[in-house]
Amino acid sequence: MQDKNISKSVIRRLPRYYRFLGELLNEGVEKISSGQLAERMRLTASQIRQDLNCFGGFGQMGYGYNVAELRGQIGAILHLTDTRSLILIGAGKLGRAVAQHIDFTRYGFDLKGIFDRDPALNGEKIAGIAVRNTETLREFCADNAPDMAILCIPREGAADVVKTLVNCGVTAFWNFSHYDIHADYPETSVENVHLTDSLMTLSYLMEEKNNPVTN
Amino acid sequence: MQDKNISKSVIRRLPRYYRFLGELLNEGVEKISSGQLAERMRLTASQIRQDLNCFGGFGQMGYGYNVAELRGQIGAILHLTDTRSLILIGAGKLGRAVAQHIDFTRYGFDLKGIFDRDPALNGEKIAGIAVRNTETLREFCADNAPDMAILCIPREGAADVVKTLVNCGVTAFWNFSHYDIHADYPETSVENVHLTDSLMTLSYLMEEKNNPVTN
DNA sequence: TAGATTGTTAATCGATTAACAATC
DNA sequence: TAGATTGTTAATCGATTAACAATC
Repeated sequence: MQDKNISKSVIRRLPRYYRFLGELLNEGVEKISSGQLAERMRLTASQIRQDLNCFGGFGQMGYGYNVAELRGQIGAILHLTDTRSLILIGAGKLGRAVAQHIDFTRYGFDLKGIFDRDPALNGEKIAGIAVRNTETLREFCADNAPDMAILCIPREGAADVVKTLVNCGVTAFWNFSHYDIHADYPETSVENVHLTDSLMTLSYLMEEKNNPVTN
Repeated sequence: MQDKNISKSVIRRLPRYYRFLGELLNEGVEKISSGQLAERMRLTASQIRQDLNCFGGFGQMGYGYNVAELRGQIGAILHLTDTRSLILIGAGKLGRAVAQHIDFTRYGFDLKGIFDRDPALNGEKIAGIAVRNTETLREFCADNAPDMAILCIPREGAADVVKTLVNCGVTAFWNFSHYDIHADYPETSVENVHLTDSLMTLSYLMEEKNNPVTN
């Protein structure tokens, strides 16, 4: 479906298009032009047309884009329709929040297992799933072949866990840890979520806005 | 301290520099050259020198950078040394996780209050702080003048809350909601964290890696 | 001094925006 | 047909990389 070299910048905008089109759909909007969508998303019409044309001509000249169809196309590009199985490593505060807060099924994911190395948590149910000991990870993967793992563990334990997972065929990581997976396993797909980096960025931005530079 | 127009790209790399320099410091490394740091962070030496020189000449020709000093400088640029007061809106799963998981004091933040509109939660203690009703927000802000708010509420309630907060003088938002604060209040500082966008991006990346294009 | 490495300018690369012919 | 809006090429802008003189 998609063409050769889609830039990272374009890919990062796709989920946003998907969200906005979902909203438009909810509002009962049937068609939209790149200009109207641009105004709503605060982008340029040019950029929207460029982005979409990386994947195909979804519009109709003189008319615009059909909201439902375009949303469907972007959903397909993001593979939200396929089902991928998922495991979570780390049942601490963050792991719990992710397991309970994210609507995985909505995006085609199926959370199959939760692991923690603290034996005290074994058997506890989180989001309807009993926590297993991390020691049983290899065995579980052999049986269930999960596609993807969410890493909600401290940096220290991460290297070992990722090694096991990669050996078991896990190729994609939603990484909340500070371990740099991509450095050690460049063939994997990694999406890093560094919450504290984001907080530090905000710290900078706030100061910059409130006390603009004086030199 | 900093110069005129620092690009967003540079700012977003600062927390990462800060983290890596912290690690080096822990390892007892005293000095580092842009080349060595580049290898470790998987950047180019050129980019590191360009980035740092946006803020000043922190290095010494022929020697490199003093790790402790450079880290201190970047910490100062990010204003991690100042104390800013903070409130959290929304004590659901995500809000809880953020309150309990993030080490605010480490980055100079002081979590002063937690609010939720569900009366059932009022008085419950999260991270040592009793949850207040969102109705008391205006009053609390008048008394405590928080600098910054964390938004962990659904999109629907967000516009009202933000309106109140902006009126009360809150200028910075760590926004986990899908409400577009910046669109309505362009003068505020906003750092959006859209976890589901990140998950969708991973969904795309995984497919791209595993089934590279065939046309 | 000689070697190393910075700070900074110039060259390249990529991403965004503008323009417009194609066409519904 | 006339008006609107796309798809796509060309122009601009910004960010990254390369090069090198300055200097510790």
